[in-house]
Amino acid sequence: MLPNTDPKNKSRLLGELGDPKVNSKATYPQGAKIFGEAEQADYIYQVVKGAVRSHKLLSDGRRQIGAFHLPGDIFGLENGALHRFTAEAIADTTLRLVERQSLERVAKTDPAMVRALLTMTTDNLQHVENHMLLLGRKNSRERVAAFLLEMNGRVTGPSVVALPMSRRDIADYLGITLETVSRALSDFKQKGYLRFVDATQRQIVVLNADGLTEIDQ
Amino acid sequence: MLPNTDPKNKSRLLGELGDPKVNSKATYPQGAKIFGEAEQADYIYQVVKGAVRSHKLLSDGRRQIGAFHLPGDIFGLENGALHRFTAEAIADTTLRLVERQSLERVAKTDPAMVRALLTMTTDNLQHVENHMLLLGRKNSRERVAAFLLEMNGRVTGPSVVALPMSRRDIADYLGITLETVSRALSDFKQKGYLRFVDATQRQIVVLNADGLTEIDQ
DNA sequence: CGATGACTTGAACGCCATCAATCGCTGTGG
DNA sequence: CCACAGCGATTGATGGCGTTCAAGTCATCG
Repeated sequence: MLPNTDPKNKSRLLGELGDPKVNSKATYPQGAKIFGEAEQADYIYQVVKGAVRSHKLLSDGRRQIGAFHLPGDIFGLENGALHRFTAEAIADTTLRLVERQSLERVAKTDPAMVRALLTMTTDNLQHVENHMLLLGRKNSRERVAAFLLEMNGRVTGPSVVALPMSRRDIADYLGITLETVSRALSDFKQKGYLRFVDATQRQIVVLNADGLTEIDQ
Repeated sequence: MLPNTDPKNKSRLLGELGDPKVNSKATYPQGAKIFGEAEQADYIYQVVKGAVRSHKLLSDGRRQIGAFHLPGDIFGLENGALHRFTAEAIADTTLRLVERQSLERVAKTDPAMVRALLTMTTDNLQHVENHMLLLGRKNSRERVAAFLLEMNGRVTGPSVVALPMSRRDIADYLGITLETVSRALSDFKQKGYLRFVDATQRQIVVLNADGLTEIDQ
């Protein structure tokens, strides 16, 4: 469901742009800004290590996170010249950078490249469309259950969901408050659907995915 | 803000596929289904006359409308084989149909066509990204104000917004109830921001767009 | 005319937000 | 080593915004 989880897309893009000259790596400490909304989109990015959040802000500070980007994910891909989100490192993060120009150059002569861009954009679109349904019509328990199931397929070690982001980040992704996220998680724990591994409460063992799926609808 | 409002895209697509053989028209009475979620995407569509809504459903009937499609708009464009929304005619509607196959055929040899598809997909993406912020973080007044401003640029005669859709449709687009939509509109009317033209309350004169913009943030 | 459907308006409820206190872990400095 | 500040998370209490339920208006259409 999340953007760019299909390995085909990743290898496609990296294959096309495998030339080390156009690639470089950069590291960002926890909390660092990678790019800002409406800034020039000079690069696109792939997460090597760590995690990234993309968000939009209202003038009074209300925040909506549009996506979390985990290792392997590509983000910051714009068709226009400007970024439409602000991207920040959730944890200490290593990114691979690709110059937008070089991408454009390849795309000009290689229709397969444009195809690859279209596929990635469509994957993003699909994720956001599903998220719209969650934000518009699901209640708080359904939102948190959906989030756990989404993450369960992505940041799982041996049946453990290791969340890199805070409760506030989760809340701003789900369009609720951090307290409501916390209450929902406590509720699921009490129902035996999950278990916390560590004291920071960011490692979660999903004991009953079917139960969560049922709650999510 | 809405998908495919840029005239460039429309003419692009229609130019590429201007051959009458691959085009045909169809009319749909008010309320008719055009295609369903997860059905085969055999055609893409352009609104000639009327209006269309695209929505997703939860199992218990809760509905989220993702977009309204007005004359000139293209919709039903999928990269995969299946539609991701259900599309229905809001009013009596005439559509231009283009076979997906023929689109694919052109796209295979014409990189500009793939480019055009990418642009359209990006436009869609941009719209739903903004809508995510509305659904996740705006209150009811802000949502309705944003809706009026969005429609103000699209279905306006001489400063009159003629809404083809019901309060329920608006509500399901904005992630609130029809009563809340109605209360917000009454509120704006009482504040002197707008005026109803007819008795059905679907023709709205925006008297103070700045006031609405302020409410929307 | 009576029935139907869209819309508005009122009243009460409930879910989630807000405000606040507490817990536990981490790290820092005396 | 311990005290304590600081941060993230949980939990409790209260309130408010939007939902739900309901009644009433108005236009349309048989």
